[in-house]
Amino acid sequence: MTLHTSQTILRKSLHHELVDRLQPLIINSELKPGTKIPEKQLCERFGVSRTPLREALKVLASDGLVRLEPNRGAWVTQVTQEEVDEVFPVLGALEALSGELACKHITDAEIEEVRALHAQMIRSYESRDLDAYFSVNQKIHRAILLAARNATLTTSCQALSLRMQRARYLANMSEGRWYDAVQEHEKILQCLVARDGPNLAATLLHHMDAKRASVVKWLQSQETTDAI
Amino acid sequence: MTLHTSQTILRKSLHHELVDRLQPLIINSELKPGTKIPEKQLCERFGVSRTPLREALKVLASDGLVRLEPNRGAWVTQVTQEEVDEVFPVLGALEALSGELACKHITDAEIEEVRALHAQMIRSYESRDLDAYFSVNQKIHRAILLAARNATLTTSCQALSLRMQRARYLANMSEGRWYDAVQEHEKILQCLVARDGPNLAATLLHHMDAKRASVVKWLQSQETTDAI
DNA sequence: CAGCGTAATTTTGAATTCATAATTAAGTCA
DNA sequence: TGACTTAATTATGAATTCAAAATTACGCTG
Repeated sequence: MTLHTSQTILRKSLHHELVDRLQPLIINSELKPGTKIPEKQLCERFGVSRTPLREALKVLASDGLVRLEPNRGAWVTQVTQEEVDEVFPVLGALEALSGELACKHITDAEIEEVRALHAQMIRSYESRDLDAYFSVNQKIHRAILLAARNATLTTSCQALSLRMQRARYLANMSEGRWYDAVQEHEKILQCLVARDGPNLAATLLHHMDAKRASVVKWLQSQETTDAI
Repeated sequence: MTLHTSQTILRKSLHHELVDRLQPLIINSELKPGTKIPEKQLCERFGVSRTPLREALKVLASDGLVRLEPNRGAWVTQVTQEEVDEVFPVLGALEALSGELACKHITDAEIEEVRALHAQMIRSYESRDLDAYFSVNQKIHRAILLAARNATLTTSCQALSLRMQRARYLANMSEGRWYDAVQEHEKILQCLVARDGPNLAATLLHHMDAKRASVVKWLQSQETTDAI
């Protein structure tokens, strides 16, 4: 054991590194929702022992990405409709707050950054590049979040966002919904430029609820086929 | 070792049990903010090995109650003014949402429960029993939260609430602030009875901001003396 | 005696080990 | 064959061990 070659990780603390490495695996569904987490396999893959891996799993469980069953191991949580109906309203409230605060603190330079991201997102929309669209979309929401200058808000938002991300990613938007989402983003940008906090908050709230509805719709269409 | 006598805990998973046991120690400042967490000592106290204790510390760290310093151990986080100014607005947004949702879902029986708790809180106020007041106060907020029927909201709220709790607990309210807080609670009850969601949301938001201001004021008064 | 450098000690992080619970496989009998 | 037991295997949870880092204690020098 103890192979310190190539891929093996060693940075700060192993468990923290593992949290950062496992999250993407769960989000992009390399570790499939509802499946058991192959502890041994992941230990070998990352070249670590079970101790730090298990520490990481405890943290991921407290973030809701993993479910621990006593004496039966860890499982990737499923994204259920109930969860979506729960999480999006909370996320909505937090994003609304972030919009409110962002309008108070955002600099002109940061607004320009968002404007550039927005333009890039429009291009992704026009070329129907869903991957790129999602990625830039995330960046816009994150930029607003950062402009709010509230680390706690950022952390809370991102934790919940992560949980929804794989559902959002998997959920192919309908053409109509995609169009609407882009329109909503136009308004978001306008509010930000005008530094109209209450209006931005309301817009983000609506945006989140529309996303929720879209994801739920997709989940229901999948229900007949297979659980994600 | 392995003494399975008396005090030793054995329920579900040790790490989960330890999280539940350590939280109160941190909140009531038995483990003092800014101090190092005595890993060995706690292991002996709970009759467990370091492995599950360290797992628990990782979880507490992700909740912001503990700070991990690589190779230097775990420390109880301090409640700083910056943190208070960050956390209370987030908590406000979440409590506002909980009020909104509670008005939609709360049953008559649950309203009566809150009414009873409220009466009890008034009695604690009148007899200037701060401990009892805080305890019932918590229960009221929790009752509203539960009435919102949103487990994610409950979890998020409680996590942040915990972080502020020890500050709130330590912060002796001024006589004037205490009076105002009771008045705000009167209004909260009224809104709930009337099932006036928007009004309850606004009231809770204000309530949280007033709490924030009160805690900050107290923190500043302590600044000259000693950091908590 | 103050400041510095080194050795001893303690603490930490992570691997390993070990007991126990859960799962799988094998065998029994109707 | 198929349900039911029981034995073998595997996985989990937690204690223990071990190497490395940090802290403390000690002694030396000026």
